Amino acid sequence: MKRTHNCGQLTAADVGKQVVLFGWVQNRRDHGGAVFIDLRDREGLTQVVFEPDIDAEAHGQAGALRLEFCIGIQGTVASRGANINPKMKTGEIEVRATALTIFNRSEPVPFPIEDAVDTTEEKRLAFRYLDLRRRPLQAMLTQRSRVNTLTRQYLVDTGFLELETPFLGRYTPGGARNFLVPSRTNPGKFYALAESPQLYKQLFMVGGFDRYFQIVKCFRDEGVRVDRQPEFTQVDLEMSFVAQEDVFGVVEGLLQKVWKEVLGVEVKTPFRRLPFDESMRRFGNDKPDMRFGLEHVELTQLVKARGPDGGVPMLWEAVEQGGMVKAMVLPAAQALSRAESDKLEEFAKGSGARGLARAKLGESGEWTQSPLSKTISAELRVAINQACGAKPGDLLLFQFGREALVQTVMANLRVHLAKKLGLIPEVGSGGRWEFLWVVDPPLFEWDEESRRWVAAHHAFTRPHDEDLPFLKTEPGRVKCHRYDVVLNGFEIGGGSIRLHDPKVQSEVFSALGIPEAEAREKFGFLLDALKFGAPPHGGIALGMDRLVMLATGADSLRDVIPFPKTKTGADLMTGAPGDVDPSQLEELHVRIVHPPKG
RNA sequence: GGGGAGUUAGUUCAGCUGGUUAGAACGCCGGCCUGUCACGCCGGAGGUCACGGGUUCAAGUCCCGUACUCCUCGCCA
Repeated sequence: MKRTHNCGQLTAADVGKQVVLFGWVQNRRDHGGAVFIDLRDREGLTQVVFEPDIDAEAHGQAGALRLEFCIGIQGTVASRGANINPKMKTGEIEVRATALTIFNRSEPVPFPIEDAVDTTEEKRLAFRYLDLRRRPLQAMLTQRSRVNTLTRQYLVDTGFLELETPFLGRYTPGGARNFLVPSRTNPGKFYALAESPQLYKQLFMVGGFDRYFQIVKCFRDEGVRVDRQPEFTQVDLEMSFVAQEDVFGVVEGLLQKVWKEVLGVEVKTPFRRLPFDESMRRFGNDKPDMRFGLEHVELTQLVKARGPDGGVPMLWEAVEQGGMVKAMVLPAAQALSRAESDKLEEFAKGSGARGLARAKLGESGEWTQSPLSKTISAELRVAINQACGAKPGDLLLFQFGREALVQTVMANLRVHLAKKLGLIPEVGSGGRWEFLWVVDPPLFEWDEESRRWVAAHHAFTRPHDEDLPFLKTEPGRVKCHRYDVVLNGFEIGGGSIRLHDPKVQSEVFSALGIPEAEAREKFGFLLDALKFGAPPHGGIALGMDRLVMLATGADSLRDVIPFPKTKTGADLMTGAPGDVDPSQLEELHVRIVHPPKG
């Protein structure tokens, strides 16, 4: 038997044809004298009928069929006459089977192979090969394949070369934690699995391959999340002789093409550009979801200007200690019940907040239901109302204290409220795709723990030329040519224009307090490379998994990765990571020290 | 690493205030059935109540611990 059609293909136009279909038994309805089978392959479902009058032998065998048997059938396409099933794509026809081959029987499956998930994630992952038979996963992985193909086509057509870089590299400090691989032939030494091809791709530029790309696995030993896996895929690219806008153009063109070909959606370019500072001020993070409002209002200066006279010791203390005060307005139309407000406070605490101060505006702008209302000066209250644009009936939500915490809590609160209040248009029903670039972030961040400036991204990002004088005097003021592309609240890619000038590079190292010798020890090969006529260059890496997750509407990265890992980094199907034989460890010159229990 | 939720038949779940032999549906096994498409009907098998302690005359149920899964914060240049 040779397959002639797939199970999603046959229509009324095929009636009378002799066909051969292969697939799995999705369902059986055995009437004794007539056996109906829904046969499934990755393209769809087709009803197959076995009757003694059609073929006695095939009918005899069909009684033994059970769910998920893998079979092949031969037969004639027939109209279902009055019995058409409008719910099925192939519902007008059926195949009247003249022969049946059972390729393989199936034991009862641990969960039903149906569109709707009705089992635990644990079981799905342990029997991933069965989970993959489900239609939604087949559809999402099919889309993923198309995105891959389109990406390659587009980048090759745009003059990029697809080049490969090593996974086994040298450990370099900073950034994400690496997976380490012991070297058998070099006792006591380790490779690091590449967290990204960052350094290599810059070396491609020095090597003269002025447009490089790669669809590549990256490895990071950090916490696993809904949108993070220990191994994931990037569309990585780098270009020589370019400015930021050139990189934007390539990425916008790519995303535009993918959205059009895969989703049939016209994405407008250029994308909106949002300065990092503005994003933090209005949304509390650098990956804002622009599909709804609920913007933040920063009140730090207002409170600071009035000093202790503002009348609210909690707020004054927050700013006095260098903290931040922010508010969000919940319009009267979206009023929350007391119980809902309390739940909101619980949510805020879940993000690390100590509490969630609230104030409801009365008819003349007075505050009620608020711990702040008792002592606040009328003057500060009016100023805050005005800054927030708050009207009677509106609810103000406050956070104050350490800046990073206020931002995190307020950013989470904004998204949480939007979901709760239904402010986010669902994709598919008039939904929106809000692409944007977040640009001009600071080059350095102040690290409280080590009491020094650290690279906000990496130490090879090019500062803005006009900020170069501040490298020595005010490092916090230096902005850089780094950019993130954001879609509906997810960072889907990030990159930068790199430093190619060794002189500026050494100034950056010195601002970071990294001595020349240490820089040489860690990044010597890159610093050397920059000395031999390195071209100006820059690039970006897109998170392929996130991209596909968003494009397919998947709830989790795990749904667009064929064989994902759990939160603890385990593969429940293979049992990785697993034990190894002591002799293997000996060969690797590695000894295990178990952590103390408890 | 912190916080939260969960774990009962192959699967999804129920199981009250601790009390006789832990139930249902689907699946599985056997039988019947020629127009079903969640086919129907009759019968049957199937349980270390995640694991380990404890309280009690008695624990699926209460307490402590462990494992695993998910959510969330930290972390993720």
